[in-house]
Amino acid sequence: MLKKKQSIEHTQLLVLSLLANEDMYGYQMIVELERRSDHTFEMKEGTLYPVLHGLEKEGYVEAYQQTAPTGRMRKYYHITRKGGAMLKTEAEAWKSYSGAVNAVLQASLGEAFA
Amino acid sequence: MLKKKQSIEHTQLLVLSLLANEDMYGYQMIVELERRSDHTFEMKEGTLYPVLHGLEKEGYVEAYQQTAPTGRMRKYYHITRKGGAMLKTEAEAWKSYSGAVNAVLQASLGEAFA
DNA sequence: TGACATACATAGTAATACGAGGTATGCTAT
DNA sequence: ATAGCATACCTCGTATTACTATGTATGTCA
Repeated sequence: MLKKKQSIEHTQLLVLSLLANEDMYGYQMIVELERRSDHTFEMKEGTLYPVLHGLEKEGYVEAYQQTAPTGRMRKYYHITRKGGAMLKTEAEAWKSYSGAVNAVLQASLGEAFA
Repeated sequence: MLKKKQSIEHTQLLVLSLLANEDMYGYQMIVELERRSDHTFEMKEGTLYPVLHGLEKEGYVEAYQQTAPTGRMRKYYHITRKGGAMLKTEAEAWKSYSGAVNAVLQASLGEAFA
């Protein structure tokens, strides 16, 4: 529906933004996303892992294995320079998109839509 | 990814909001949506018409034919009471959803995300 | 009279996310 | 000790959503 086909991929945007400041592993992202969104998002593993593999394949993130203090293996993801640029683009697209939705709602619902 | 499966259907939300104040016909919605969103949205006919038919089937809108001053037939859509309730619900869901995305982006991008 | 905007519609396809299931390890309470 | 739970990874099939492409038809204007 957008001019550019699917420039808004919410899962990608959210995942990349999570990795903006620190490397994370999959399970951590799910927990962290739920926390930061005040329990609005409950990303499913069936959604996250294919997206992570896709991002890695496209060069937006890099993965490395690391053993946790608990002894368990974890697969950490690190955002690349290319991924950082992508994040910036996607964040702009989101601002544009959400702004447009709000403009339409505002026009229709007026005051009722605060 | 949301708690409730797919409660955010953007096209439905936008279409219902367009009909909140006045009856409209399909083509008009496409033009009007583009105008109100400052050219961000270009809804395609292949997207809109199936959605309209679905909304009608579910009782959220009612359709009636009317001949335009130009002599052409137009199919107008009118939002029902049920559709109004749905719109309210969807608008709330959108606010929750977009707020959560912004919260996540804010947490990650900080000042950079204005 | 030919091009363009208007106005409806559907079939096939691509993308996205989810549900369901599978494997395996470490911790904790009984 | 062991059963249950949280942690931690993964894939396959499916449902949903929206797009592309296409088709039909009418009114207007150069």
